[in-house]
Amino acid sequence: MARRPVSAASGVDERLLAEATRLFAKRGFDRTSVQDIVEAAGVTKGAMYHYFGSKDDLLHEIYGRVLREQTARLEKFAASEAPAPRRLKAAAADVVITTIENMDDVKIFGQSMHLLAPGKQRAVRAERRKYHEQFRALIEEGQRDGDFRTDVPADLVVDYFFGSVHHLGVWYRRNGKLSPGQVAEHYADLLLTSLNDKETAE
Amino acid sequence: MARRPVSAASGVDERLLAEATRLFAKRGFDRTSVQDIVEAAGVTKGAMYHYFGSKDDLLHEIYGRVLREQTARLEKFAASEAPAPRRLKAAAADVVITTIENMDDVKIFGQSMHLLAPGKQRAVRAERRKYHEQFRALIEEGQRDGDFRTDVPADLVVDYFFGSVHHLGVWYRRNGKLSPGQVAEHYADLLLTSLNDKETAE
Amino acid sequence: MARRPVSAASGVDERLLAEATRLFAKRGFDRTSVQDIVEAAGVTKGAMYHYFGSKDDLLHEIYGRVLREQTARLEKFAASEAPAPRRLKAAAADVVITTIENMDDVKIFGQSMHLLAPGKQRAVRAERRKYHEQFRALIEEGQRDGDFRTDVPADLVVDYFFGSVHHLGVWYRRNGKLSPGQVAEHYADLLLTSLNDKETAE
Amino acid sequence: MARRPVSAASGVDERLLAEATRLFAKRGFDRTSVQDIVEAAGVTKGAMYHYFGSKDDLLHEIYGRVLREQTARLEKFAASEAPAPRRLKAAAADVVITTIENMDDVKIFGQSMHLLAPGKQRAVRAERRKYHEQFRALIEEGQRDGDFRTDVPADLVVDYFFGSVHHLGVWYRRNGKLSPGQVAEHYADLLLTSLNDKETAE
DNA sequence: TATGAATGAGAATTCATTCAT
DNA sequence: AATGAATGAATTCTCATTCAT
Repeated sequence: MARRPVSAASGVDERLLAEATRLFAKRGFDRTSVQDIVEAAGVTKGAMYHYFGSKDDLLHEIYGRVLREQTARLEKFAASEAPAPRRLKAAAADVVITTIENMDDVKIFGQSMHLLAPGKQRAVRAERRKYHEQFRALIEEGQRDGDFRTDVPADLVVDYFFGSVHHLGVWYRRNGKLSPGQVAEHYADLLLTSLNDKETAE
Repeated sequence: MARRPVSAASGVDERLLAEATRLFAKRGFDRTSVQDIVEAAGVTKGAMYHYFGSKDDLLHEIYGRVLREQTARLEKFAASEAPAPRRLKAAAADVVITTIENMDDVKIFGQSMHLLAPGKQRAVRAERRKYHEQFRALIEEGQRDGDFRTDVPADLVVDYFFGSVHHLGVWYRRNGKLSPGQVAEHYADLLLTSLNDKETAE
Repeated sequence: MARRPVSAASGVDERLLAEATRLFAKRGFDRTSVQDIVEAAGVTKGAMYHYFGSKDDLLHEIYGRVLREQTARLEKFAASEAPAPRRLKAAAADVVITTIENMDDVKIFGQSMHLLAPGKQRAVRAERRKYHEQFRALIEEGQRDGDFRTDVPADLVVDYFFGSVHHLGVWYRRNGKLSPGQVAEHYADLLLTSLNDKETAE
Repeated sequence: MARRPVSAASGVDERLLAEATRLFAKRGFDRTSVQDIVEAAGVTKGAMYHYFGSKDDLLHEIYGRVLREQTARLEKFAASEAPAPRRLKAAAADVVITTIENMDDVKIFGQSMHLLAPGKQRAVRAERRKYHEQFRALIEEGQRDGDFRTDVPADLVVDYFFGSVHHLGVWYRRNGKLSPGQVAEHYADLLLTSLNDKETAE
């Protein structure tokens, strides 16, 4: 029932995905009608149902892309030779930057994931969990190396940090006084500092 | 046009608000019909429209309550005699606990605020900004006193922390391995630690 | 079921009638809610239902007033001593002026009479017929006296003229270039001229 | 937003328009529900909203047709070679006949135009003004030629006459004693006579 | 690959009226 | 004489999806 894009190059599906992303972020999933999307993409409803099995499919596909890309980026940072704290900081800063650069995707995550059909929701959650686990592994590595405090659970820290990151969509304004790079630096710094060993610190 | 409950004791409006909160959190605002709400509350649609001008009004009223309560709590903590870091930590831990205890409200905030009519959305945002500012004032006080680092903007820290707090609704499970108190302690600790002055610390 | 105003002096019923007239003319009967009327009059719904049995009653009462007044005026003109053409012309001019002065009533007649309950509609029609008949009698008198042509049925002329009069509500603007008196003079003149005997005229 | 019938031949839109006309004339616009219309036309509500953007659109389209047809007819009469009075009389008689033959349309005009959305109302008024202006031009031509009196403004005469014409919907009964042709002859005659030059006449 | 007509279920909201007080 | 809470039926309109072409 859920047909997949036949080819990534056909253009029509790309346009549909792009417009859907924009509209979902702007008005919310339920407030965006299939009609709105196809009009914005300049195609007909029939065409959309040719490429995507349903409106839900569209949302699911948007999530899929974002997660695939994020995971790929994180893997690059995690694989470097540097010590854990340095790798973690770089990865954290990077995730902030990419989040800001793909704000629409992030907004959709926060506002619409709960609207996905249960099955697809589970799939997305599982994917995201894998992503979080890679991040957690970095923290745990730092804890084992004695670089990070151990009195706070690594996965709680991950949730703590990603909460902040997702929240960027709520407060960050492109034309505000902080550049994406500055926010990334502050966020990564706050994360690293909060992992400082207290014994050492005092 | 938007009629308000005349008295908090009439019962019908209370019941409507309670059921609406529960359902909005569970299914999302757009997926919850007025029919669902009135059925759950055991009243007729007409009665609902007697007390609330619209479905939006219901959501707005829910936000209003939460914000009024949160602001009241924060004021208590901010007013104590203790030094800023202690007051901040207590307030931070408290906000985590109350967030967990009122998870439905918090979920609704994250998922549905963008669905409010623009005017009401502005009103809620303004109210929340006032709340954030009280929090920021505490951090700035600590910075002035030399207790906190000053190389990170206080309002960025506030957004960083409240991002984490709102995210609780996404990951925290009541029957998980961490009690609300433990999460609160960790969160407040991470916040305070991340504000440690580096010069002093290293 | 249909309670009548207890007293014409109580004030509340007067206010209700006045506001209802204004609103019915402005938005139409069906688009004006009982709520709108009572709010404009500064009373509650209960009060309105105390004085008037229904929304229909309100409309019916408005018609009643207009017709009573119009009939009274016409009787005065018809009863004078002057020859029929002069009396007709005076009556015609007067009906134009009063129509302009009570534009709201006239608009309501044109737009909402068909919305009355059938029984009440019949009653109003009967009343209006009586009014038209007085007018027709004037014309017939002129025809018998040899002042008016006889090759056109008097009642057709009455309908012809009152069509024009009711239409004033559609086109006449108070601040236009013609004063009510000028319009009245033209209308009465057109009526009288159109009744000129052709044989004599040519 | 307001989709228009793609083709006049599809049938469904024709049927909707015909039934809507019949029902609006009989019960009034506000008292006719979309449900009533689609049931009478034997289609579903969805189908109706496929062809017409709203109930208002339906009404607007009805007006559009009538005006287009009327204008076309008038142009034919105005273009003939005869002297102005003869052309005016023919046009006036024709408008009476077509009005009687399309009584439903005319009733709707009188009773429901004020219910149209302001924008559409303006559009219809503008169209009708153009129609009136053609009529007025005929009268002015007769005035210039010395065939008609000049002491009464031509546009007042137009409103005077069309008031009578619209009023036909209120009083004319098909099975009454006057045929449409007879009424048309009387009306046109009254109009022409009322334009007679008094000097000449007396 | 694409169209666009058609469906049918459900959405929020309005409203005249009643009635206990 | 007046209130205001409550009803319940009706109303317009939206929308994801299907299907013959």
